[in-house]
Amino acid sequence: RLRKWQERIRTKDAGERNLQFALSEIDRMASALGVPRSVREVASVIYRRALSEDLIRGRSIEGVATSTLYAACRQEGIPRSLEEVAEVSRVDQKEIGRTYRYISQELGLEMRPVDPKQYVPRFCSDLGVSEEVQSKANEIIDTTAEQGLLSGKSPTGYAAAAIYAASLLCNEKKTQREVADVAQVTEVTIRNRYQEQIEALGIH
Amino acid sequence: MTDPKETINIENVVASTGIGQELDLQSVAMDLEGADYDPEQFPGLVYRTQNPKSAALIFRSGKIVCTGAKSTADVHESLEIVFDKLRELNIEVNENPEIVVQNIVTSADLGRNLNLNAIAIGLGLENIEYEPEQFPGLVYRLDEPEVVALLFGSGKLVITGGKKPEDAEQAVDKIVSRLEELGLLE
DNA sequence: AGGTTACTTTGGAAAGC
DNA sequence: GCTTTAAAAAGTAACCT
Repeated sequence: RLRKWQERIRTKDAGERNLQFALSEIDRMASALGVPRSVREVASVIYRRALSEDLIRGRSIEGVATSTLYAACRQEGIPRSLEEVAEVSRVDQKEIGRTYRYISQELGLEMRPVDPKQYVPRFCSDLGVSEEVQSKANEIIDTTAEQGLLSGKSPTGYAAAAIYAASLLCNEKKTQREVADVAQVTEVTIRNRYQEQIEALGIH
Repeated sequence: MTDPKETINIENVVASTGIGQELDLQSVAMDLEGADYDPEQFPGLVYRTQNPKSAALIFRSGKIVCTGAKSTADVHESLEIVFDKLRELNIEVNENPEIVVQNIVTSADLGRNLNLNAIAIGLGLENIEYEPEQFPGLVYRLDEPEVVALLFGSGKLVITGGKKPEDAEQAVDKIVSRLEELGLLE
């Protein structure tokens, strides 16, 4: 009897320690990403839900913690790309993506696709371009996305191309390389999206 | 407009069967030309047929998996070739081993571009998976038939998980009517 | 700037770790 | 869960000329 009781305490303690570890990891990664406290709170709520629904079994705590943070950033409207999240995690990008999709599906998070516009303020600030470029980029994203041009394209590349196009239109040119670096996409992707966007806008 | 059903093309058929005999893969690998066998990496021996093109995975138990065929008829043809090759090695092979189709992969074309964002919302976020940062296709799981469809912005699609060609036809019909009633086609 | 190759996703079976 | 096989879709990336 005593043994069973001790075991319960042991597993309870272990579970508690695991939860504390997960939450501290979420905190560490959130700080490294520079996201507000509200995001960490949303992430910890999702993590506790995943824990209570027993979704962590067979998966690494760190992987679930990272996925939860990725989801929280999106829910709060300040997305970080999987690549960015992977940079502050000790889990690789592929596993974060898989775990995120699993958690999202099982918890019914009903995550909406990321709007490329949500990357515009941060990318523009990193590039040091004017407010004018920013609103022009948003306008490009809205009008081209309405024409169905966004389907299947990664939001970061789409935002990067729009910002590149906007910088040209506003006479504040940033090179494809500069934009590619802040958005963490290749110049090839920017070129491809940019060509489609200006064509859809009728700018020749 | 052409019926999207007529654009359906079978791209791959996966089937399983068995010769009803245990095999010494090591010696089969020695005698069978073009056989790839690396038990450290995978327990099955890989044998590729040229006409029709396919890849057969042959196991010690005598069970065989055939993949890569473009039709169920090709699966049977390919496996007959494999059976004959084994018989040439003096291995007993049942006369008519049962061949079970396990999965059929098809492609099709709806003929118009799709707004995947709108479709994701329309079909219901809880029923789909659409993560363009990870993969450009929208994943849609159907209950009847029980298949998975990948929808792309171009209007092209991939249907997998079906066990008979009609599954893909039914799936295309259902997808077309669902998108039409949502006003997301045309 | 272009081209090629390769990787992402879906599904299923096989035997074994 | 992983390993291997094949094939499609379209996007992205790495590497080479």
